[in-house]
Amino acid sequence: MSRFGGRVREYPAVSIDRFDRDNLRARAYFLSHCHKDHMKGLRAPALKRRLEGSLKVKLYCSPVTKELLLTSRKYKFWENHIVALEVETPTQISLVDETSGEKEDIEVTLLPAGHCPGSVMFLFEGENGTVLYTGDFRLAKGEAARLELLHSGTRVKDIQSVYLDTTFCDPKFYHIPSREECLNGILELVRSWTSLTRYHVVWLNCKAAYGYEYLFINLSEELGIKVHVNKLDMFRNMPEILYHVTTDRHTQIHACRHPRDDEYFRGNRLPCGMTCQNGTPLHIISIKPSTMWFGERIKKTNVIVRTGESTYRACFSFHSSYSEIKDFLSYICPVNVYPNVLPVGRTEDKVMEILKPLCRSYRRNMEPRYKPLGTLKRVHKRDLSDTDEDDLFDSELTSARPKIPKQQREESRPSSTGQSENAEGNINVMNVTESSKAITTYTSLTVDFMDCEESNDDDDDEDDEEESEKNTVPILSCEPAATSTSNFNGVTSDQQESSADVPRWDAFFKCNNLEESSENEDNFPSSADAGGSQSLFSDSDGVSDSTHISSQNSSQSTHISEQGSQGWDSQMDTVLITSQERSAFDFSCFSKGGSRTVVPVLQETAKDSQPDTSRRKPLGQNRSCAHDVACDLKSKDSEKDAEAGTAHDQDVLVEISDNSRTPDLELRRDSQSSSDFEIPLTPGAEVPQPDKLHCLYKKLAAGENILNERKLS
DNA sequence: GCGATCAGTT
DNA sequence: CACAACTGATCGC
Repeated sequence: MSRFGGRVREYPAVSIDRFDRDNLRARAYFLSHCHKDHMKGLRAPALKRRLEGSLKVKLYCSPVTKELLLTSRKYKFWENHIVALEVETPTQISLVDETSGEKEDIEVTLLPAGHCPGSVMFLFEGENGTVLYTGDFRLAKGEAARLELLHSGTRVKDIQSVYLDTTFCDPKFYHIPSREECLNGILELVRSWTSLTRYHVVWLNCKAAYGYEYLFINLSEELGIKVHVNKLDMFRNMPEILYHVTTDRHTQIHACRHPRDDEYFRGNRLPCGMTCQNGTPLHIISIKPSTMWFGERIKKTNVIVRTGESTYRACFSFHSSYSEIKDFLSYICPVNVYPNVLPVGRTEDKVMEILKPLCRSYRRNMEPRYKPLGTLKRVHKRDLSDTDEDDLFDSELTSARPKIPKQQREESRPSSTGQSENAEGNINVMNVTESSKAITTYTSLTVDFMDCEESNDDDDDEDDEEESEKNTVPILSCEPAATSTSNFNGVTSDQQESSADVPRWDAFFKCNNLEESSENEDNFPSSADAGGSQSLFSDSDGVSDSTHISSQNSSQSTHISEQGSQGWDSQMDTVLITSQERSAFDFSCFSKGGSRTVVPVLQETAKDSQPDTSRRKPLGQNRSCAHDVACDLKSKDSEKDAEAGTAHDQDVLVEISDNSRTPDLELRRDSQSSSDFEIPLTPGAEVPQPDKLHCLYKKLAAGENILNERKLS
């Protein structure tokens, strides 16, 4: 919860995300996003009175935030005082004191924050230096590098102070599964359930807050099922959301709410009142998005936890994890940093102890040969068909890539998008260098690459950055997410797909002849401070420690923390296996000590990803292996699922051959794996041919440079 | 009666 | 072990 007082030291004439007390005298207001704890005082009579007596006082925010705010009539009085600023468009603002006439100019730039629809960070530039107020944010590792306007030329701007969202700035929140992982985990669970019969419905037990929209969009796009919500008028001008939500209760996915919805649910009733359809009772499961985090040494990410017979928790976070925060801050490397939030149980001093070392003054002292991070992170550009970047997060940055000149981005920008429509993606495998560190953060495919180069991980900041210069790996480009026109800079919908017939680097590297391999999606810690070792093919993540989730306790606080040794291993009576885990399963069956698994990417586009039980690919030993393990693990409380056809992975694994309605989990597994990125080709770029790729891999394996003649700029 | 604040719930 | 909202009680204007 933000404890930021509203003002930054450098520019006290503006108030940000606080509108009470001293802030009543601000010359201008800024709202980073529409969550109540950032709107304190915004509808207070005192401020309302002030507006009435002034033509000059303005509230600056993103277009989406403006839209959301004005949808509520309680904020209507702001109507003539709100100025929507386009994201990533520097704007000059004159701060005039209405009584003295005193004036100060400041330039402000909104940067996408990835927290909720419309959420932004504010970058202020003026006489007192450059200041970044992050608001609440979630940016994956490496995403700061993609924020064009955080840079000047090829370097990060000289930033005096960062006012930082430190919600999870505590080592115990070291790792939070990526958005993609979480999304995919939820998707597969929902898919498996809803595809059983039309009477199998899912209730997404979401809080009343913005931020879940990209989940809704993703589910709707992938499954072709709109999400029932209580209200949608706030999205009336955001077609990319509006299309995926509905007020028609006759749908299989619900995110509606009711004051006593838990009670309803216990009575097999949805919050909207639905309990049966056509006389047939509904089979309802609830999925409660919750933040799950993992300690430093944990690599496995179980994004779904079964907490009861028909209740699940799914990993979902609006905020950056500890390692993401550190990555972000160390990239920015400001002179000063000020935490906006004190994580529970932590003192400001403690938080500062963590943050200070990432700031410049400290680094200067400690590292005489300091090199600007901006430069270090710079990458040899892309000849790669790095598609369009513009999605950059307007919502969700999907891939970590150092900043790339805008010009180029424009060139490669698809003419129209709509994050939502991008169903046809391809993975472009290119020969290009990329920061290995950045890659780590993302999905399976990237992780595969990562394995190869970071087999001896111990990555600390420096190493990482240097490696990023020398490592040459295939790179994935990413799909445009929110479009520039979409006006929706907080949401994204990634769908993915990959082309299956290119040789896979991981496969090549490992000389692994697996017919079926599974992709490893773990986003294991790889941050600058990981300090830990992620060995490439470590044994550390055997089946047992990553595959099982305790569920017998339906305690409400089901968060999984894995810092200690009391990890999963001790919780064998588990229930659910997530898609990622399935991969681990598969792999561990025939690859001793391998933590990275390789899965042939299934050709499955988002478009054809409708539940389809007829599609099934050969599973080979993979399957029986998974089957065995699954049998062993079969949970005691899964009878219902068995009867229902099951939403539980192990059940599905067990029953897969005899239940025609059972969603094809193997298929889905692949689908997930392959769908972490959806990447349209950059115009003009070519996907390397298999033989060429093979050749590249060979060189890579030999440590040769594959950057060919292209300029690295 | 409204709003601010706090504690407790979800 | 969170977050963000909501509820209800209390207090003050």
